[in-house]
Amino acid sequence: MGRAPCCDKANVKKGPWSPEEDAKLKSYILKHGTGGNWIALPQKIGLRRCGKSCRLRWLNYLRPNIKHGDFSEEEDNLICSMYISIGSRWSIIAAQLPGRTDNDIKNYWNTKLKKKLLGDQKKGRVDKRGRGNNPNREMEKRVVGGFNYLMTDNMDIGNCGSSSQRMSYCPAMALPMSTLLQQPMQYNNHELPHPSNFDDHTLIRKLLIKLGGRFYDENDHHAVSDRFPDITDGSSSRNPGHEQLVNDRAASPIPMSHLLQSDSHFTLGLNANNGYSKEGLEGLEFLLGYDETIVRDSAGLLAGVYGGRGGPSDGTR
DNA sequence: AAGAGACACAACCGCCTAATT
DNA sequence: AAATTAGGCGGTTGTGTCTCT
Repeated sequence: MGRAPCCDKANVKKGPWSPEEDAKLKSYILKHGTGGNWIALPQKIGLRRCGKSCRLRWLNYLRPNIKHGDFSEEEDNLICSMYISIGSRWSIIAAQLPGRTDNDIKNYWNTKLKKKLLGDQKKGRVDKRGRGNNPNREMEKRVVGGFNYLMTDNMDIGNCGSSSQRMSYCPAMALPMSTLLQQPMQYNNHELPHPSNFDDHTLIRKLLIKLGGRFYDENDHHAVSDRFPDITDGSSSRNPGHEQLVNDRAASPIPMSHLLQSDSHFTLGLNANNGYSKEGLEGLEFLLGYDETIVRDSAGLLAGVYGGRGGPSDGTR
């Protein structure tokens, strides 16, 4: 047995919201709140909208103190830096930018920032909001040069290494991410797992998988990498087993707490001894196609993002 | 002036996880 | 325990507007 259906799909209105609908939704929520139940909300107000749609409209447009457009220099910087660090986790990025919604940031990234970083501006065109191409922007100076090593039209840094097809674009020599991020970013720790409370398995697992991370457990004699040796021979882009491997990673994750407490490793280069495991560095070297120094720096940056664990350590390799 | 293409962004879609029955 | 939905999230699409030719 499950719950009752959320709404009558055939009877809900779709498409742009009218000012009347906006006014109804806004005034009701301001007076009564959502009541923790978006599905019931449209019926109470008399809107022919799906609860999901109401939620989206409120969060992205009607909510008080929402800012639209005119991203500042600092906001640009933060978005770029966080994107490099954690990829397209728009909700986390939005949490660092008061008044900005994940949808807004996502749109801004997809339509402007990414192109800017890729150096893909149409010659002579200035964007409609009059921001134009400002060659003096600090963020551009700092990031663009390095980004062009890391990105092509067909890939983005957040996915580098996650797709066998995309991986072929990863250069043999690239600038370390740490040099692109000359100043360490400050994150609100409540949004990211902390090493002492490393139990957000879902979040971390997603990131690791996205980055091409391998879960490796010395007690597991049937580690996925053993079953799919192609992952280490550089032929994964042509081997159908690679896709199965990716699915396998997602299907049977090893809990992060276990990885950190036992003799296990995961291939962002960090092990239970707060250093880089040999397997980790090799995994990253392969997955990212970088040399040892670059992998070490990148792993350190990622470790910093996830609460400061790890960092370069000597003698592990 | 008109058509084509580019752009911006609101809204939808589909997936995942947690909660509920 | 299994089935099903709600809520949340990231990816994608639809469409109105702007710019160029």
